Amino acid sequence: MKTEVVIILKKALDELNFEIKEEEISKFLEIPPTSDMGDYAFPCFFLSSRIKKNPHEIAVEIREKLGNFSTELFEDIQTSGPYINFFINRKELAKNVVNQILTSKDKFGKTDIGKRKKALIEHTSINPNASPHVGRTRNAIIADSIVRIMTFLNFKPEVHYYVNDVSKQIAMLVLAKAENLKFESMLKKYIAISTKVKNSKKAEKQVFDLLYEFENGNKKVSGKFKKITKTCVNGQKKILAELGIHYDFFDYESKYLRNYKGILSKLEATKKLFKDKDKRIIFNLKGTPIENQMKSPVIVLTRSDGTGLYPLRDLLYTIDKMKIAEKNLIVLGEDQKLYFQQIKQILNSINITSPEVVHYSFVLIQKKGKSKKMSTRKGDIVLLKDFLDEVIKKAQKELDKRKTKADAKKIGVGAVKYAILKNNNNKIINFDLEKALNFEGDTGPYILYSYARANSILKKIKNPKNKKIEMLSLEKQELDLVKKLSIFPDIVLNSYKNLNPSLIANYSYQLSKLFNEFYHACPVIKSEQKSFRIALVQAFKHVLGNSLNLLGIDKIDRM
RNA sequence: GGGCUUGUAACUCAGUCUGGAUAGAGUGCUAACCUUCUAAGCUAGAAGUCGCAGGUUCAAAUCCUGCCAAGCCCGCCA
Repeated sequence: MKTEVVIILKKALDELNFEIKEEEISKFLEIPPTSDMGDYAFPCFFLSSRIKKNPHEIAVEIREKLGNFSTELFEDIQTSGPYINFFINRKELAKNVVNQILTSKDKFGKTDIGKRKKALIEHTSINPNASPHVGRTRNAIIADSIVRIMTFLNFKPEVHYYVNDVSKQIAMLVLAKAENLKFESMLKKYIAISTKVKNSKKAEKQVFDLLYEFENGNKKVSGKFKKITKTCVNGQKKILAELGIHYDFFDYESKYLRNYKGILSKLEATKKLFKDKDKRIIFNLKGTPIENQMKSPVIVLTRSDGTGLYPLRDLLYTIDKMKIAEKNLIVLGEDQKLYFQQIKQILNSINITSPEVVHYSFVLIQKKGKSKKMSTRKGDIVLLKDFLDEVIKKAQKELDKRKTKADAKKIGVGAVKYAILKNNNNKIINFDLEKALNFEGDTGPYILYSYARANSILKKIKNPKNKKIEMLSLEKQELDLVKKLSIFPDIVLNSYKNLNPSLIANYSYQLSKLFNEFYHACPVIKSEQKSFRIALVQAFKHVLGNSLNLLGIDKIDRM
């Protein structure tokens, strides 16, 4: 429809001797704030500087040149101040949009951007030392949605989870003899031991000794590291699986232990590697674009006892990842922004490209009226498991109240995911359990409820596959819903380009809201234009269903 | 001290990339609406120095500069 508007505008503007390209016209065309102002608007401000006339006069002149228009395409073309407002044939538009959706169904919005290219996405990668808290889960939820969006756009994603099994954190748990503990008990142990290590030089020395033994092949020590890691990874895997988040590969950091020679000699060749007085190996980042972000522009790669630090192994891991797929993605917390840039610069110095990175901000917790960062070490956290249990309990309570039977778990998980996904990635989330348990308004349950409503209407219809769509009139609520449905493909594309699922989350809410308004204003079953309204409800169900799929939220037919 | 991010209604956010018509939602608050396709809903109302100050522009929440506040990061954690 937009094309037609551009074409007739181009013709009129040519006649008035404005030299302007079609692409430019298309760029200037905007969608008016409300539909009673039309469906497209062309602002004439910018033309007034060219011919020194006020924009309103220009708008009137252009409108005259547009003359009589095809009533098949347009209902009306009006001027309003400096704007020319195009009212397209809305009934035709509505029929077209609905037909298109009912034809493509769950493929509506799909485009072949991925071209079946292999993509590698590394995400979650939580320290294997405890049950994940809500903050850490933000990574997994965002990333999982991105994976779904990329799959929808014909990428072939492969999901990797990097297990930091060579860490001081695990060493501390080894010191605390945690190897036979259950996953649920790990957190308490971890908090206790990290407090101890923090306050004791001797304990800290023991921790580093354990790392040294692990790195130098002590089988007994490495066995303990592996046992603790296994317990934790399995526990984390399980809870994330509850959210419907799965991984194709678990890559272990320990794989890269003692394999430092190759990378170090490559870095040596850049002449940026040096040893400091404590014999630590350090990479000099002076001269890189990020040098002014550090007090001293370096990154330390080994301890003085010769054991490797995390960045050294991360370099090896990243190099491996880059070999696997053409498209590479990593999802990291905002605290890793500089760190990731450092890795990127080191790799750049040996001509290796790095993954695209998605950063997200922290989830803060309310404590004594203040927002605080969640800290596993200090125990200031809301565990995902606890939160999930609460939410599911609440969902069940609501279901009992209504005496309906539905999947409380799906409602709960959907609520959690939506609460995370609706926020822009780099916005800090202030996590408030009470508010997170509210199921009214801009929430996951509201969206699921709208979906269930649509389904409930369709279930009552005997013959929903009436091919002929008849329409007598088009209510405002129907028009608004149709227009929102029609932009779904753009939303998906934008969400992919910005690697930002919140665009789809917000769209889902707005779409649901418009559906609920339609629901109240326009009865379907008793309507004289039943066929159109049924088709519209079906179209809504497809598009909202697609959105929910991309967010990783399970649909439910009843609630 | 430096870098990045954020600052929009009492609270939580959308809109900022790509400048345009009266700045939008939700929660909470005030009033209505369930013998009618699900009231986890709908309608109406009150509520805003778009952090502050300059600048660019016919036009700034949106672009530029400076400042303020919060969060994160800046040498042997990962």
